Amino acid sequence: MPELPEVEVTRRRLAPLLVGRTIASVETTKDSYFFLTKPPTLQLRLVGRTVRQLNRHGKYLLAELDDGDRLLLHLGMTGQLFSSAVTSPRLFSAKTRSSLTREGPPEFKADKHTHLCLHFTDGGPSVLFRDVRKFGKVLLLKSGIEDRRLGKLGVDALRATGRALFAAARARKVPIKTLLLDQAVIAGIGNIYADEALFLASVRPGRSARRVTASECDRIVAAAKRVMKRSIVTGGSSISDYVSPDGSDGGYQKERRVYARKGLPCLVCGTLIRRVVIATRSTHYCPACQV
DNA sequence: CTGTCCCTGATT
DNA sequence: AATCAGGGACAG
Repeated sequence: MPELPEVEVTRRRLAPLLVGRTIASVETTKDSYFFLTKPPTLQLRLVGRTVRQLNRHGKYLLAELDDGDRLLLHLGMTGQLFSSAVTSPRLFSAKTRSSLTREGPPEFKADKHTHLCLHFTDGGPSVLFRDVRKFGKVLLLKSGIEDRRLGKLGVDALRATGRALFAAARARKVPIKTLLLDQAVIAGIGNIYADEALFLASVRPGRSARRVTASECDRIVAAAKRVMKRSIVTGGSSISDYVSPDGSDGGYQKERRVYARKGLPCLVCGTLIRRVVIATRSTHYCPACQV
């Protein structure tokens, strides 16, 4: 489940593969709502373009092109962006691994879930966007055009402050976890890291946001940053669907303290971790440590 | 603000 | 065969 750390790891690994290279051709699967920009338009506008840089805001990736257009990429739930030249095939799932070439250096052969392939004029590795469930998005933004979904985003989680969270929390009576997941407040936090941050801050996910104090907001944001930075360093979390661009899975899943640990003892006090549903998302917390 | 839906694969 | 997973847009 790609959240900010997974998207940032993807950005770092993909940037050297994109920046400075010129797109020679574009291959896509058939049109679907995955393509906010239709495949023929993508072909028309991408071919011949050189990528200037690859940026990230929250869970969005933005490739800036030499004509000022920007290619917006969102991984959704199951999106994977990676090089066709796979360096660690053993870490792909068995099924995905079957799409690797047999002879020579491992290369990923586009399967039916590979919706976008960017090939480059230098003949080097291609960039592939694979997404089994198609919750991901591809959108080409014309130069100077702003996008509503980007405009709505709050401050990136790595730059967020407790003060900003507190300001939003005072006006809302939703559960604090719902607020953490609201990309318009803080961009980049998803279900896993929301649970982890609230655990580290000792705040129950279901508590009304307006009953969370300023110092608790400080703790929550600090914890969210800490846990996400740590996750970036270890290569991103990997529950089941996330694959780094080099084909490896992430290391952070070993570090989860509450997420998907229902019924297991709290690592701090031994109380059994509880699972509830908040904002239609599975939510995990320690009933003793978190108040 | 909450509920529904998009989609497919794994699990029950 | 039914249920679950959930990011985010949208309807109500």
